[in-house]
Amino acid sequence: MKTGPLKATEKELEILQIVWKKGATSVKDVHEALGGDEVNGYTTILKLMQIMHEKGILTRQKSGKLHLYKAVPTLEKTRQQILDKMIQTVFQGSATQLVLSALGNRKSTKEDLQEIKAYLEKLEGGEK
Amino acid sequence: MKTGPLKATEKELEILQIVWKKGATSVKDVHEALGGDEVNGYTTILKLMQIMHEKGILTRQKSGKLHLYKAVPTLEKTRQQILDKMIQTVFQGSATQLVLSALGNRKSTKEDLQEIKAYLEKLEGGEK
DNA sequence: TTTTACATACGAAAATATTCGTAACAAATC
DNA sequence: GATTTGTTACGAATATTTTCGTATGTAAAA
Repeated sequence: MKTGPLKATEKELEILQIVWKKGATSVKDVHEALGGDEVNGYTTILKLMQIMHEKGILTRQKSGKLHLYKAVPTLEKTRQQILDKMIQTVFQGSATQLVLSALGNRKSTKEDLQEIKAYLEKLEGGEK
Repeated sequence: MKTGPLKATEKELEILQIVWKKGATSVKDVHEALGGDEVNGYTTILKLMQIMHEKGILTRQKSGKLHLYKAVPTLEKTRQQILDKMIQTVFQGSATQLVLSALGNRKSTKEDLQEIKAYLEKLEGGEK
């Protein structure tokens, strides 16, 4: 059996994003945050969150008559996982390529650039 | 009708990667590069490439009895597109967050860091 | 020309992901 | 306790992606 690290689908990722932002969340919250009925039916989101619960992506806890959901995978872990995959499949294994590509064709503020530079220097410093 | 910029599926991306690397490619090449029959049936790859051709992701040209396929979307365009999406869905809209995350938890060589730094400085210089 | 080898075309099955209608439940209000 | 309101549960329909069996085409070898 191949378990793997809880791979979330596209839609599940959207939901996760809300759950991460809000902490413990109800289906209603997520549904609204995602744009309400204009965008998705309520039961669609509900079903998705139930499935995510089955898969172990979300835990939940009864609070009165509703359920409050929490994310199991952390934002950081998930980011790493997705980055890894993308680096493999479109950046031929090079994180540096990804970074350069992310910086190019995109307007970063002077502050952003400074922040990145500071981080780089920290990395260089802490090197063997 | 919603056309959109030729969104490739997961498997299609794997194929694109090979096609980008090799230039004009036959189904056979891709099939082999992807691990041969151990991993995918020949007709599976063939079908996928035919579908990609229908979608306009690949062009093709008869060469003797086989077809040689070329990628329509460029590597760079596709990278940008995927980065944009990921930045939206997991990095709350911040390219900087993505960059920091890509640099962290990953071993970059001193050269990589230098390269990125040089690029940063170039960006800073060319700013309005 | 017949056979063989290599390719493509087609159609459908299988696997996955997404959507939603309807029923059931529970608590608050009447 | 009946009704209303908000919520979850369930099952099925739909859509999308992936896989592959089988038929067909085509050129080279026998």
